[in-house]
Amino acid sequence: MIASVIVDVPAKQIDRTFDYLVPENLQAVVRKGIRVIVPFGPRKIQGFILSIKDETAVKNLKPIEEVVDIEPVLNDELLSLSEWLTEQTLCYRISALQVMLPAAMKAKYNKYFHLLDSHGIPVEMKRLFEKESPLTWKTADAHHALKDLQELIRHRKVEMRYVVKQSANVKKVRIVELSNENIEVSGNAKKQLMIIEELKKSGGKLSVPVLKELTDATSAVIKTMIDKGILIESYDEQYRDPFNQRTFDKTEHFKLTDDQQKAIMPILEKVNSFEQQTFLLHGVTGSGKTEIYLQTIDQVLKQDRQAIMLVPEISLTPQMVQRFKGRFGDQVAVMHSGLSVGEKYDEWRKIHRGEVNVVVGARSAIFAPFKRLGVIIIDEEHEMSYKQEDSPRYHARDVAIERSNRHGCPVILGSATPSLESFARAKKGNYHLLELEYRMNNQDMPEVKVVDMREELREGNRSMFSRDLLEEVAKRIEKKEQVVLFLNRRGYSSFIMCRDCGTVMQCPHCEVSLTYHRSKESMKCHYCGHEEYVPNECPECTSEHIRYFGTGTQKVEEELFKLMPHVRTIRMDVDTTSKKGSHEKLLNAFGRGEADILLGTQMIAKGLDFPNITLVGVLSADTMLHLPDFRASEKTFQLLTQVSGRAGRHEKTGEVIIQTYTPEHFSIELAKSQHYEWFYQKEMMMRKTAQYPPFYYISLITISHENVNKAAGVCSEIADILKAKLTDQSIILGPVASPIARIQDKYRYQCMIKYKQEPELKSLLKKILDQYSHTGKDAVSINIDVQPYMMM
DNA sequence: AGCACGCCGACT
DNA sequence: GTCGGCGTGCTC
Repeated sequence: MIASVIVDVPAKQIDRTFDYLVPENLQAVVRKGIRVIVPFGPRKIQGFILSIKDETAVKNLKPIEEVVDIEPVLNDELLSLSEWLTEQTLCYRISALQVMLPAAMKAKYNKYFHLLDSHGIPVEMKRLFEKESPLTWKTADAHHALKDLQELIRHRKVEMRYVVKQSANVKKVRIVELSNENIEVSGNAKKQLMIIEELKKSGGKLSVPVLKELTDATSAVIKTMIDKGILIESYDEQYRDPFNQRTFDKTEHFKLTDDQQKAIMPILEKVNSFEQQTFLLHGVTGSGKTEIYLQTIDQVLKQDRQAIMLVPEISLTPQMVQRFKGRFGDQVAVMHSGLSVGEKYDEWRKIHRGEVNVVVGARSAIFAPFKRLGVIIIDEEHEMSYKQEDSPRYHARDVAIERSNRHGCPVILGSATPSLESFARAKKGNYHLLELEYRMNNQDMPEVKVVDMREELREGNRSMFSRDLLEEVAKRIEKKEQVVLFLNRRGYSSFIMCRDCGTVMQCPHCEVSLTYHRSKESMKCHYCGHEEYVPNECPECTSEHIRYFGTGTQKVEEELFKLMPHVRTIRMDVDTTSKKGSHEKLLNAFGRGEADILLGTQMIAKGLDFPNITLVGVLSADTMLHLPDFRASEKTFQLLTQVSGRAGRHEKTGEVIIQTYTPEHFSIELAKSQHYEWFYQKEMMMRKTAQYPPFYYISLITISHENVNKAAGVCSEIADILKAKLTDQSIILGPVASPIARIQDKYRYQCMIKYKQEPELKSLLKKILDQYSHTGKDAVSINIDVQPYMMM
């Protein structure tokens, strides 16, 4: 019996299967889809069995060392999906396999030195081994002993062993139960009597933490009783429960409006007929998309099938989880980055074992190992977070459609502001377009006001708040209503510039300006992590006139305090929400009315739904507009529409104020009137002229190297290859320096391919990848993103 | 990716 | 004459 294995080494030359002999004693468990540990060269590494066969052309097979799983972790569907993913994204097969599993299942490797023969080895070395045996690589390195050890290995005095460590561990809880032997306990032993009492009450078996809680007994008491034989201890597997101690109120079906009913019918039809169909559910905020999702899932569950519901990371709020857990209870697993590695592993195991039938999660939940998918839903379909930015660079939407084809089930893409690509496909009839035209309860859309900040400046207002905004904020607070202020800080946090010579403080390793962080009085590079103190004088001209530009949330908070010291503000950004659960805490506090203003970045644009919010202010609408990205207008429109949706979701009508320096830009004008269709028409015209998606597909090749000329040279070679091999209907742009021309001392050049039809492109790109991804001194690093979302 | 093997410069 | 630099090639 021979197993073909993909080993855990992401490298060009290793990106294929290696055959191994299956030893007799493992033949019963070895199947495709299980993980194994195999010898590979001098070391031992983890691998995935892709297939089993009886013959091979390879001589001198090595045997599989051990198996990691009893049950396959990847079923046939996911194995073949990984092949598809590899082809689509041009990634290594091992990366495609790994991305489907929780991080906890990634192997860790350790090296140990074992002393074989202590005769004639240096005293210090002996001492090292006395302190630690086997000796870890880490301590050996710390004592600068690696070189000597190498020598000793050559003389067979020391041996190096490779150990594969599994980081995934199952949480165990200690259980004690009463033994049958009725051993006398003295009347003095009150705690012991209590323990026996409690155990009897609860059927003779309890976990140690619970028992301690109930009786206030110490570990010593329990240990004594175990030693005496009164109690028997054992261990039980336990799931880490991220929602421990939380109850979810059962929620019931809403009666669907006619509008919703009309939308859900075609979906249910496909659910019932087991047919693939991609639906685009277009409905403004508050039009009741979620209820459609819930009722579709309900139908799927009735058929004993399963559902995946994807939401953008930042909108996976407790409110959202509440809604799903409330409706489907224990049938729901939740997967998002806020969970610990162990918690994610446990949620995954619930899915794998078939203990849940619904998963609500961020991007990677698209790989949930369900066997009978009945529907896949992607909420906020247009969100960028569905595209993974590192290898495998997949888009969850594409994976969803691929999986739905294999399972014969519908996909629902939901959004108030669909991506142009999706809307265009829906218009063409590739997707089935479903429109929800009315808001539930027939609320009015909030009134949107655009303030021209240039005007403000002309009138002498140099602050970041327009007079209109300040006035409105004051009004709301007086009425005891709440305000949300939104600052799109992403990529444009404060930078520092010398007012005399105009020098902007830059990262020494990247072509990026440094970001000022008030809390540490330091400047950080967002790309390489470089950090330095704020200089007292300009490094170029020694002037002391240094000015802080740009506006971060911290600064807004301060300014706000200066202007209205009595107003209570909650700030939400990466800095204040990095701690686990802090996101929820802040939102809850705001919901309870403990603050008047919620000030934040992207993350507050979604999901937030409090009845008392009547004003939403966007401090600077155009920061995103000027990014070097053909989707800049689209993103701006989406964001502004999204943010506006936060105001007046309930009885009180809301107002939105958008501050901008370019009020005449169509994406701002149309966000004001909330007219998606017009925006779509206008933007489509722009895309057509500029030859961008959805009219053309694009692929982006990025070359990076320490030497500018090398990077530019290789990039130019590649451009030439492309020009020579591709049809003349394709457009090759570049080579040009990447918008971020240098990261971590590596210069970056890129080349963009725009094409409509290019059947040979994938194989050509693969060839290029092969040709240029050799390892060596002057090797460049090459990245290819098929359908990129980030142009930087 | 690691790691071993192997071929040319500065040392005992 | 040897130690050690890192270029090249292999891992079932």
